Amino acid sequence: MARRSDHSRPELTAMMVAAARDIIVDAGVEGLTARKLGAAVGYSPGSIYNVFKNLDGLIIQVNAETLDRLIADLSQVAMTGDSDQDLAAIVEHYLAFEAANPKLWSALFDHDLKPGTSWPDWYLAKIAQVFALAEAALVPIFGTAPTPKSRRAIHALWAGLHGITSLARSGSLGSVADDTARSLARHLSTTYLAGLRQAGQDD
Amino acid sequence: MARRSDHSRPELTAMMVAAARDIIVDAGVEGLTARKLGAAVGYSPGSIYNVFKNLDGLIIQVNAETLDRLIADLSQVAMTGDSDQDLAAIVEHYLAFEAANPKLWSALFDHDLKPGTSWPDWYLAKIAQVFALAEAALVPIFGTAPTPKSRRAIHALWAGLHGITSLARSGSLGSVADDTARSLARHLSTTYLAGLRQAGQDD
DNA sequence: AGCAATAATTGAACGATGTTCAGTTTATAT
DNA sequence: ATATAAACTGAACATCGTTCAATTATTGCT
Repeated sequence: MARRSDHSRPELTAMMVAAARDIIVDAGVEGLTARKLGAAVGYSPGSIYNVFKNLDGLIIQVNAETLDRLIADLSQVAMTGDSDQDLAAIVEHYLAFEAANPKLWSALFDHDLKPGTSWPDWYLAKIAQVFALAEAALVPIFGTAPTPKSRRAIHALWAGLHGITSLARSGSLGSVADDTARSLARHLSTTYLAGLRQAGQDD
Repeated sequence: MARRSDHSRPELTAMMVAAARDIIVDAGVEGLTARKLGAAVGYSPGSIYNVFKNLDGLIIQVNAETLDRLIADLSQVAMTGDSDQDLAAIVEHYLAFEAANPKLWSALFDHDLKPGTSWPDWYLAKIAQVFALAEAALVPIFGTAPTPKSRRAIHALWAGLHGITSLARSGSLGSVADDTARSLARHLSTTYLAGLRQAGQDD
């Protein structure tokens, strides 16, 4: 039996999140089970529920960690002021991060919470932070501050990339090779950006 | 006990697909269980496995039915030759169909097969047919036959719409109301189309 | 018509799952 | 030391998909 003082509460939380991340990385979010996680940290399955409300609570923490890494990654993109170049850089980072972390990415975007629960505010704030970083690439077009239009543009673009990688992963686009998905993503972003510029002239 | 001659094999297949559809419509694909389906058609759970390899095989049939309805729906879109108008019509049908069949739509695009199995060819052919119908709207831009470029354009656009509705449904875009998702989809398609036209001048 | 062969159907069983909670063990405070 | 509180366990519950020996119904043959 694991003794009470083996690990403090925060230590135990960290251990569980780390173990859950490792399990998700190599078995996907559907491979994360209470019994497997318990074994991984040397505790009984029941103990997980002393620390987290349920497995979804744990997945939220893993996702938060992933979002933090994504934010750190996107923060390294130095904006040049050329929106073509900057947006392309954002897209490349998006694609590279997704390719490097496929299972964590699925947990982030393909995993639905059980009905009745929803993502906490601090979690949505992290997502907003991701959008804010990407939005920086559009400053040359929409001006410096985040505007409703630049927010809409980033949402549209982000969702577009998500749709491409998501459909490619599930195979529903037919036979879309990994490489095809990447070039499709590049095509969508550049074409959308071209359209944005043109629309800017009418508005 | 259901008697052997109560229903022919094809009848039984049809009954099960219909019952599965009904269950998915009001409980989602995760609400479809072998025992519930058995009860709905008056057979034991085990009998399902005489007709289908497993529940995924059943879901594939339900999805095929949904795709047929989608194809029928998109077939009704009369092309005018104005790509703005025609593409907008396709997008509206996409959005309307998705809004009218949320659970079936989820089964179509959010449900992953268990690893090792993949969508059968005739199923992918139906998806290709959907794309072909949408592609008709781009004839004024790319010319009459389906070209590699028009295929790419439709894939990008379709995936983009998918990403928007999918993220909106899961709540990962933050607080995106249903209406916001629809206007976002319209924005993406018109802007992307504008970009396509501009790119056509360079190429 | 009767009987053997075949096909359809059942339902118990297996190994999982998430989650709960009474009972036990350990640490802390008095 | 002793009482109180906290941590931890693991069996139990209700589910799940899937399998398969046993049972029943139909068909084909003589």
